Order: sequence, then structure tokens, then C-alpha cells
Amino acid sequence: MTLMTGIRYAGYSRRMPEAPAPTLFPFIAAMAPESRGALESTLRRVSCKGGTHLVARGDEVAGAYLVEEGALRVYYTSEDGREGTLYWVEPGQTCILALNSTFSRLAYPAWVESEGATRFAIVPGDVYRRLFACDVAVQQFTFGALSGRLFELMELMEETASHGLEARVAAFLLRRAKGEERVVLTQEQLARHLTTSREVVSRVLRGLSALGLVSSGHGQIVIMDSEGLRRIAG
Amino acid sequence: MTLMTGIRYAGYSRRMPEAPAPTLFPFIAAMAPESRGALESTLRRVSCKGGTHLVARGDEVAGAYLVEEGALRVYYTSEDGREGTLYWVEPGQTCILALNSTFSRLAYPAWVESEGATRFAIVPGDVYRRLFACDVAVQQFTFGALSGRLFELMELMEETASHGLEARVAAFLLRRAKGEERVVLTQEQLARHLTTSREVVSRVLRGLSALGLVSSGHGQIVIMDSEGLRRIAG
DNA sequence: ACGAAAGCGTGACTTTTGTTCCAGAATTCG
DNA sequence: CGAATTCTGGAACAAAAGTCACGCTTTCGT
Repeated sequence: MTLMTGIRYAGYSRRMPEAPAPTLFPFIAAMAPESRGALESTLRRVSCKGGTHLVARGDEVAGAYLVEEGALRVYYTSEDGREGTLYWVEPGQTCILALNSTFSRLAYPAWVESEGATRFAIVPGDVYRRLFACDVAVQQFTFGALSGRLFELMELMEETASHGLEARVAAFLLRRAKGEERVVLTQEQLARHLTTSREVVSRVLRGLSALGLVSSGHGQIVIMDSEGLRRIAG
Repeated sequence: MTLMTGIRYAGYSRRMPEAPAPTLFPFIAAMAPESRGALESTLRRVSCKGGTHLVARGDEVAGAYLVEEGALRVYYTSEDGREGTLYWVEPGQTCILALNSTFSRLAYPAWVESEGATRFAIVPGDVYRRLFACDVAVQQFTFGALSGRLFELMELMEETASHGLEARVAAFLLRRAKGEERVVLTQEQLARHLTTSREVVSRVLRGLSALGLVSSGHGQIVIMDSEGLRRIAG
């Protein structure tokens, strides 16, 4: 289980001072001009390829992460190597726990890595805090981000506690597919997302295959009956 | 499984216009005078006895709940009656999900009941939102509350996913005892907190008893070796 | 005091999930 | 192409958790 590479923050590109696209982050357009200026002049652009470890548990975090492309995966691990995904930060979203640490100066309680080639902007913590204090648009954005994560986490808790693995796999596949029929994912990765082992995932997928709901190939799973999956997901 | 009584909001007392004690909610003392006036003139005091159902999943929530005495328990349930506690809102804290709904106008995703005789103040949603927009003290308080809950929930996720039931029971007892040696709780209640069944809790407690770590009586559990418990909690 | 209700103990059994181990298929790369 | 790597299939077994059934003890209410 290779949890960390020696190289952290690999693949950084040089600084690019433009603000993130307003279509992704409408709150930036809504900011007061001088606030926006402060934000644009201090943010740092980062690009990295998939699987780059960005934050380790216990790290102090540089600031707010605004994702523009790709995704950040936020996950936990335990000593014995068990692992589970808490949520993804997708384009237009911010890594709220980073933001969190930014305010409370607490150490970050989870791990973050990029999933696929990812581009994001970092707003330094103290800058963000100042903007938050005076700019309503930033407040709204921040609050919404926190709200969303809390709701997601609550649902995750309930789902993992109340449903068996088969249902959780089904639900995961549906969410992940987002309407597409193909989910590109190995059984090993799927297992890590759901805090279980590869063999168990294999067994579950076999079951779902036998029901004609999915068809699982190499590094991908094809959804054949999303309605049936939904039924199993409950 | 009696999840809801017909009577909701039972035991309300009449309105009392004083603000909550500043020792409990220092942010109120730090507010601008006119903000504080708005808060004090609109808040509503509520008292209820233990086990009162205050919010059901899907409810729209009246506003921010500031707990002064007792505790609110926030929990989830599933169709088949499984139940689990997400967190408690204790004196000086606020029910952040209520606050959440207050801003996003989303329906509340969990259940809330009082645990023991409880007194709290409700600040109407629109009032709170206005105060949040202009008062730094309110912003800080709000943000801190959200942060704290997020961290707690993340830890809860990790704990439930990575540790077996024995460890979780041990951890729960330690947290709940808060230094005291007696935890007043039936096995049935304990089971509900941890999303399991009474029989399983009984089995686990028997094991811990055999190790000399606890001694369980009627409606209470006595911690005999908190160091040993901590070892098991991991 | 006495019956009802609430709480607990416990064994037997089922189901679910995790582990171990091996073998075959697909993919990549020199 | 052929070897190495990655990914998958699947059996057999172990462990953990959930369920069922039942009887006992303590507490409560009248």
C-alpha cells in the first residue's frame, strides 16, 4: 500500500495571475472590485497529474483550494491500511477542509490527492480570511461550500451504516457514472473508495453481473440496467 | 420502535427576551450593539424535557438553535429502524444543520431530539442571516461551528469504518464519561447510538467486563479501567 | 406487595464481510 | 513477440456482526 510518494506537490506549473473562470466561480465576479483585486493578485495556480499527494493528515494547509479542472479526492486512512473516500472536490468547488484549517488553524484531518490531471488555484489563508470578513459574496460561497459538505457527509454516514456493501457499490457506481454508462475504475480502486477489499468487490460485482445489472471488464464497469441498480441501491 | 410521538415541540415555555448567557456564547457580547439588539429582541426561548422530538428529517427549520442547557442529539435513521447518532449539540454550541437549512433553505437531513431536560434559544433564520452578513463576531461563531462539526463527522466516519464494534464501544464510553466513571445509559440506547442491536452490545460489554475494564449494571456502566479502555479504543 | 414493564444474559444460528491463496486473462513494455 | 505487470475470477475458510428465542432480574406503578 503506497500511501505517499516522496515527491509532494510534484508537477507545479509557474504562476499565472488570472482569476479562475467566472463561470466556474460566480462569486468572484460578484465580489467588490478591490476585494477581487486582492484575490487575483495573491492566488497561485497549480497543475498536477493524477495521483499526486497534495495534503497529508496533520499538514497545515496553505489556504483555500479552488478547483478548476479534474478533481481532488479527500479520504481517510487508518493504521492497518484501510482507506475510504470522504468526498470529491470538483470544478467550481473548494476544498472546504483546507479552508477550515485556514480559519481555525487546526491541522488537516484527512488526506488529499488529485484524481486525474487537475488544475486549481490556491488563495492564501490570511487573504481569504480578510476577504471573508468583508465581502458578502465570499461569505455566501464559503457558507454554501461548508453546508454542502456537511450534508454530503451526513448522507455518507447514513449510507455506510444502513446499507450493505452491494447497495453501496450500486449507489457508488450510479453516482460516479453521472448518466454515462461506463465507469472507468479498477476493482482495487473501487474497494479503496468503499473501505473494503478487492476480493469482496469482485464478489459483489459478480453478483450484480449475474443479475444483468452491470458488466465488468478490465479497468472499467459498464452499467447495463441503471434502473435495476437504483433498486438495489435503495 | 417509537420514532416519533404525535406531539412535537411539547413543553414550550413562554417567551423570555433575555439573551443567552455571555459566558456560554461569548460571540454575543462581541457583537455590535445594534446587532445584539436585533438578536435579543427576536429570539425565542424553548424548554423541553428529555426525549422530545424537535426536528424530523425533511422539516424546514425555524432558525439557529443556541443550546444553553442539556443537549440536542442529532441522528439518522433508515427505513428498517437502524439508527445512529451523528453528534450532540451541547451548551454553548449551535445546531449547525439547522443553521445550514437556514441559509440554503434545504430540508434538514436528520432528526433532532432533546437528551435530558434542555433549554435553548431560537434565532429566526432571516434575522440570523442578516446578522451573519454584517457582524464579524457572528461570522466567526458560525464558521467555527461548521468547522467543528465537519471535523467531528470526518472522525466519526473514520472511526466507524476502521474500528470494530468493541473499539467503538470503548471509545464511546470514554467520550461519554468525560472523566466521570459512571455512564448512565441502557444497553438499548448504547446500541442505537452505535447503529447496532442490544444483544450485540450486551455481548461486547460482557467481553469488556471479563477483562475487568467496565462493570455494567442496570441503566448504567461503570468504567473501572479507563486506561485499558483507551488501549482497546485504539 | 404484586403484577407489569423495562432491562439484561446468553446460547444457537445465519448472514455478511474479510482473508488467503491460486490461477487465468488482459495490457504494457522492452 | 514474449516477459512482466496489472487486473480479474473464484474457492475455501475465518471472523465479525446481526438475529432469534427465551428466561431471568430489577424497577416502577398502583
